[in-house]
Amino acid sequence: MPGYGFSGYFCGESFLPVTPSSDHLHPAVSRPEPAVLQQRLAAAGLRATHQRILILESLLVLPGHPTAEQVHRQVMANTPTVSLGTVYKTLDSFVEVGLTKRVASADAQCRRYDSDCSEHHHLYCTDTKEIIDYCNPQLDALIRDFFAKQGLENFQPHSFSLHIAGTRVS
Amino acid sequence: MPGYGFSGYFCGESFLPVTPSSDHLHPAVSRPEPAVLQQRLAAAGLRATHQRILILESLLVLPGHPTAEQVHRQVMANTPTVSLGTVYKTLDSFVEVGLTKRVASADAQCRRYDSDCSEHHHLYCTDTKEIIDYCNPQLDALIRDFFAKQGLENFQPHSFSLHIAGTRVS
DNA sequence: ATGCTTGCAAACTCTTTGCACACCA
DNA sequence: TGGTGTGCAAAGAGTTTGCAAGCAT
Repeated sequence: MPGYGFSGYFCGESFLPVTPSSDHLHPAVSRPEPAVLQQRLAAAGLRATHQRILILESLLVLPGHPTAEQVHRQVMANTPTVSLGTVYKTLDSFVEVGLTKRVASADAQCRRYDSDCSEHHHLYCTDTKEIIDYCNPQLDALIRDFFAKQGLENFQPHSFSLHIAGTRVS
Repeated sequence: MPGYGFSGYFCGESFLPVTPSSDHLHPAVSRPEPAVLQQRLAAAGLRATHQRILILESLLVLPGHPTAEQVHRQVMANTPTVSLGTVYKTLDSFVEVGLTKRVASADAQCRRYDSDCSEHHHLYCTDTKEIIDYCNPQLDALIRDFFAKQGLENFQPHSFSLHIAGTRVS
């Protein structure tokens, strides 16, 4: 499976590269064309402002699951006048229209965003607090089959995500 | 399966009862004896102060996944002098020694705690923002088998939890 | 031109911290 | 009694809000 990448990050300030190591990897993001971003915004029913294009680009380009703060910093590298408040408002509307997702985390002190809206799972390293994307269609099929056969009463599932806590090993 | 209960709550202020409806339910909590709580604290290596006993009791008694604020309110009903700061500090130490867990939630504005440290899953209702506990040993076995057969490279899983988003249906 | 978006700053919520006093072991 | 835990209040971090000015359609 060529063209696949692996993303990871640390909860603190620093970003760490994560070595490709598994068969269950994520599509690498190539720098998106402004025109494409503009189109995605329009398709989502949002006005394509300069700020929104920058914020969407930052989301797609940043590794892992950035905070509003980290998105802001990335945006500022290009256009230093964009305010943090705008980043918050924009991320909210992106979530609303499905351009991004919020990532669930048990010990989160702040919200994290995930530009990858496809279904995937998360590995939590309890040592380093790292969150690593994990996708495995076989696993998805397994779980989906399970619920198809013996479904949930009184609950219509739309999507699921497995949170696996553990430790990274070299 | 007698003696089983079902817990649910709303993200806002109000609590709603959730009708028992599924086969995959959670043990109902009976009001714990202070002596037992004291023992659990001691076993966890914590001093059994009045406040800690109250907070542990509140955690066990409150339905769903209470916030620090909700725990505090519950504690105050018994002893109105306990401070919110103490509740925070205490919940932190409880998490540290494994007496409680933090619950992951994508759109959490504040931390939620779960006194049920056994492995279980969560149903998120996207309409009502309700979080419903769900446990199903068959599902657990299925997932565990899957990882036993084709494990994760470079990652040693300790526990997992499935987050199922969807909508409640009557 | 109209109305959605932005920047700014203040306000707000949740959580942490420092310190003197209190209390468990 | 010694050292940990608590209450209080202030500070800190993250997020939201209100409003005038700016910009996309």
